[in-house]
Amino acid sequence: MSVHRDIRSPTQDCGECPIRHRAVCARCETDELAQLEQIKYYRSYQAGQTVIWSGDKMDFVASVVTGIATLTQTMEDGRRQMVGLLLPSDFVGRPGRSAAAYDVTATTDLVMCCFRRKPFEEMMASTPHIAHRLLEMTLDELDAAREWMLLLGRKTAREKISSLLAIIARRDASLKEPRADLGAITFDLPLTREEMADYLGLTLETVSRQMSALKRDGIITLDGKRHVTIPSVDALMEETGDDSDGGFLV
Amino acid sequence: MSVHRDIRSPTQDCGECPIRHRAVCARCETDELAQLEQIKYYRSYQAGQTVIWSGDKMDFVASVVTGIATLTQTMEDGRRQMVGLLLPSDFVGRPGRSAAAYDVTATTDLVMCCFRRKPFEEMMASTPHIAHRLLEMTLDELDAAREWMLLLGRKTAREKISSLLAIIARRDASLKEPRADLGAITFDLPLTREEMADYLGLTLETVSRQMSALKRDGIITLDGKRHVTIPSVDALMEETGDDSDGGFLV
DNA sequence: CGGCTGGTTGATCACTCTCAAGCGTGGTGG
DNA sequence: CCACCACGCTTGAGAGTGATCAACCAGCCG
Repeated sequence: MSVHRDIRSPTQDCGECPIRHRAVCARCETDELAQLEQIKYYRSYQAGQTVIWSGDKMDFVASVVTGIATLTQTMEDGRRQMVGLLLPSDFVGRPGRSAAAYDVTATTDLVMCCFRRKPFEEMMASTPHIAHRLLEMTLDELDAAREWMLLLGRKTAREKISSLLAIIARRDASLKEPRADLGAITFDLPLTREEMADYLGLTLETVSRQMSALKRDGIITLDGKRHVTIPSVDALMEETGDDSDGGFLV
Repeated sequence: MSVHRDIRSPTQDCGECPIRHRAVCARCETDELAQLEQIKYYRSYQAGQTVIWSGDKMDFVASVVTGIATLTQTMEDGRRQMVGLLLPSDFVGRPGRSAAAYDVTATTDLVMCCFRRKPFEEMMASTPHIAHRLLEMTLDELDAAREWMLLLGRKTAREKISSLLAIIARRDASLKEPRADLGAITFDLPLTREEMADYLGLTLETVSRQMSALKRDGIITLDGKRHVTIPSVDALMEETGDDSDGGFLV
């Protein structure tokens, strides 16, 4: 295994970028992309590595290109709460803020497309496409955070676990070719039991117990610790406590 | 008591507006304000009145001018979670979305400055000042939501109550003339016990018990049910579980 | 082999919820 | 004027969910 370090990956062409159509740069015209190419650089992290600590100086903002990162808050006595799960195309950092507000950690191997903060802020001021897309993404994140507040405040342990599995399943389904949602869905959990607990506001023991309970009840099948199969998405959704209809808003 | 209705207040001059320097219009130049005046109208609600139900068509966005409103989510079986507390200058609604995502309720008498959605969206496209300010406000709200996630997921009932009191005390102090923070702070709770419970992910009984406990321990003094005095803000902060230093970020 | 990490399971504890009774105030109607 | 009720709130007793403490297991690596 290689040493603990930041790896500068070779710069890639934005045209080839897997998150080209979803990230903060999604709305940019080719000339704007060219400008972004000037100030961008890639950075890689290994699974488990810390990207930045809360309070540290942060002289860049970034998009997650591949892999998964988390945002966590920690109290003085060690209690931890995950407050964000960053997937490919998600944005890290806050324009106008020079220090990180949360711990950012790579939970899988991670590649980020970074922009030096100052030039990025200047570009934001001059190209409305970026600011507009960032607003849209931030509003989406705010909605997701509020959904999560309902989960943290009011759902039972079983509902929390089911909701997390449903979210991962849904996202995984949207990444793979959009086959029928009918049949069984299979995916690998990108989180350890402890990370799941930090996300859900539970202890890892409770997570483990509820996973076992869902397995016992036939809601999920486990192959190893991480490989999950959902025989019936409907049955899983029944366990989340959410409205049956997704209730999608435009 | 007057009947249940929306009251159209007479249009006021933006120059006189109490939230002129903090709301979504804060950055606007006088000509932009003039444009906003064209599409704005005031609306008043009585304490307890519902502004809009989740899922309802929402053909406006708005700023809270005076009073307090809440955003809540409700599960099928009636469990409720507040996901936003809207104070003067806060923004309601989402550009680009035609239906409300949450129930919006006036917890005190409320005046909102509303903008018809379509014209507002057009103005956003043409005047970067508005979009920029909205981005800034949304990022602030996202931070607040994440702070709240820590509270909901990891804090004890006593810490939750203390945190809520601290938040209200801090805000109240910032509204009144900025006197010394040293002495006692006094304010009226704008929320019922039940609303506090919905905010904190607790039951109203637990809220009541913890309020009594804080009173017993001399952290707060109660005069009636709603009028609260904090003899020592430091002592209160000790109870919140938060870092002693506010940990403010720029 | 031994140690380490991640995970499971058991026993017990305690915090918060649930159910229930009761208080005080303000409003309404007889 | 008082009885009555509704509402917001408090307090108590008991129950239950999830936390805590602890033992143990499996896989992996040195």
